[in-house]
Amino acid sequence: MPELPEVETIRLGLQKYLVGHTIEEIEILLPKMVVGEVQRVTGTKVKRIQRYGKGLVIELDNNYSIAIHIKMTGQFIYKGTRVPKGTKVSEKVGRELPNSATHVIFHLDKGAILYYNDIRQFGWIKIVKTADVFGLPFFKELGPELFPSSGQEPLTQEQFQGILKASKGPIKPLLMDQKKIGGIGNIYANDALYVAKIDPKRKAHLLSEQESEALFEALKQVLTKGLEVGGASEWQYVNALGVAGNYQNFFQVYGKQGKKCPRCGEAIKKIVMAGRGTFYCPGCQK
DNA sequence: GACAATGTTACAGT
DNA sequence: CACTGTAACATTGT
Repeated sequence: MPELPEVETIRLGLQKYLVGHTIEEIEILLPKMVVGEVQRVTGTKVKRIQRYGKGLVIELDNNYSIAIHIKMTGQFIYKGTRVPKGTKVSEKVGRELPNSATHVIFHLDKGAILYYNDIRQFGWIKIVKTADVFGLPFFKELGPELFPSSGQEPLTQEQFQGILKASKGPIKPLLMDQKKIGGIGNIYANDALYVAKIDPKRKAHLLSEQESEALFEALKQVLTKGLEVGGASEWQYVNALGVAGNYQNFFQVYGKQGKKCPRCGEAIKKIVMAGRGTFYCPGCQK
């Protein structure tokens, strides 16, 4: 999944296909994936799907919610009669469902099924009272985001500048810090810094007002593109119908080490920052 | 076999 | 206490 556009794409799919269904039974094949009051799910109807940063919340009609983080390799795949004819499931899902990566199966009314697959098993599913979702550490500490989908106030340019000014460390890890700004991960952080022509190693508080403004706009630009094309499916990500996204075809610098920068011709460089692959053009990112 | 992979999170150190 | 960096989580693919 993984970053805001991917999770939002899943949310839109679940909002369209899952809402209104009754969860008749939750079948848990890998017990550690699901924690909380599991028995509360049985017999409830799905009310709506919310997204907070990279987290998803399936709200049920009994004041309980299913809070989810799919981390790197989680997939939600919906199978039901309402799925449009001709929908092509990506090979990233694997031919048959359930398969070895399937850890939770939601049995729905009308014979529909929702599968949760997660190859690396890093994701989590927590059953809690809807009122307690924001007591969960991930949601409680989540910073504001550029494209909130569930009623939150969007991050403003002024707030963004304030966050940069308050941070002495390098700009790139800051963009990915979910406690400061929600929803941005490695792909979009790399690409936005390229679009804004800012070196990822620059100290956040030393960026000029113009640079911080350019970066804010660049983030909006790359996230909008990601949303428009249904997210990036470089790895395991697929939407709620099992269909891959296309942002990987629009990567600016992510995964392009050694390739020529389309802007200045210099070779894209790969370094490691805060343990993550970092891609930038030494020629035009200053 | 070594290494890296969209993300948190716990822990050690400063 | 606040901040920073590293390892860990588990699996697959190169």
